Amino acid sequence: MKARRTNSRDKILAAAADVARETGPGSLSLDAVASRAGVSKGGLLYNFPTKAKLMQALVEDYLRAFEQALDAARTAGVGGESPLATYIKLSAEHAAESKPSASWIFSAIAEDPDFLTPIKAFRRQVFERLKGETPDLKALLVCYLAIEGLRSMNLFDSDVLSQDERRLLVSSLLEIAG
Amino acid sequence: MKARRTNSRDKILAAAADVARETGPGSLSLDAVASRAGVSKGGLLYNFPTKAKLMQALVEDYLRAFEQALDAARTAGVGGESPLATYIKLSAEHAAESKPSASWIFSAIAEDPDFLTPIKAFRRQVFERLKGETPDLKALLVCYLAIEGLRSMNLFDSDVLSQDERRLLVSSLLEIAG
DNA sequence: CTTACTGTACCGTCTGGACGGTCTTGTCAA
DNA sequence: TTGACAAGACCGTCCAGACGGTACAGTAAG
Repeated sequence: MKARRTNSRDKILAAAADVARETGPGSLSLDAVASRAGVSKGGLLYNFPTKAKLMQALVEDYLRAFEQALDAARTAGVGGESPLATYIKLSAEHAAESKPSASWIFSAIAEDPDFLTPIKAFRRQVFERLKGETPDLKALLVCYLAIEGLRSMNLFDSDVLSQDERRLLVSSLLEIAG
Repeated sequence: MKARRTNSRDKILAAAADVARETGPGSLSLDAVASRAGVSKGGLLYNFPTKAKLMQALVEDYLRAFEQALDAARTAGVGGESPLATYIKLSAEHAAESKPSASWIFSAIAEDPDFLTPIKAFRRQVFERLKGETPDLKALLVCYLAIEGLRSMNLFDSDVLSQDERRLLVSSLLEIAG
């Protein structure tokens, strides 16, 4: 891992996520991202030689961040807490953030559906891992899918649930997870 | 409701859904839809004077179809089956279709996120209705969210679950629903 | 004569990307 | 210490192509 000498790269990625969230996934143009990041278009293209590379970086950063958070929560987990429980807690916290943290995904899909493949692979891997660690398959299925539903609602910004309901849901899931 | 004299409208809508699914949501251009529907671009714009109207029709048709299916399943439901149970069954069947039936949604979002508002409203309405009909709030939350998760996986075409697992999930949910 | 198109030509706009130039920073010989 | 110089980071402009949408003449059916 080379030492970063500038933070332009990160600024650009953050700007891209912001633009996607605020002006809609279809309006994620290089110009918009560049101006939002306080960088010229040339500078943007210097960091990410093509739009596809920008999207790819967005995906990779997102996945890496989640993976690190999951690992951290696992090792820091209170003794006796099941992996499924930590997964539920972490995902619920993540989904409780007011900003739909990943609405840039829509931009990526619109650009090229293949950007989903790493995400799919990651999910499958996480799921398989949980499957190996959870004795009760039924509980795993219900909890995993419910969390996926929570993620989906956050992504589509359709918060049907009240805060109380969300809390009740999470506690129910933790109960099911045992 | 005027009697339809032509089926061009439906052909076009189906073609739009196909194009969105096959060539990616970002490639949903009027030209592509027209040629896929076997209709000239002029003819397409004759039926849907603007792209936004086409998207709107896509959304409305989808919502109407689901609502009708839900009503039908409710009235035809076996006596004693709870509304939540019918909702689970119908949605599970719907999500079991091989084609992601609504990947055009991504196109709509990319075009203008406001196309989501009718969908959000519809979901909220369905949820509120279920809430009034289901005594056990915890069960409702878990089941509704899990179904939402199933829908999401189908939409993103990431089938982490095997057929057996999906069956087990649905039966578990029905058990929870009581 | 109307409806429901077809087919073609065209326009204005937007977008990704290429390109050449510019400013800054680090290196190293004298 | 200083000056030369190269590499890195970025700017601003320009362009070809794609897309949504318009206009309009023609046509086949009822």
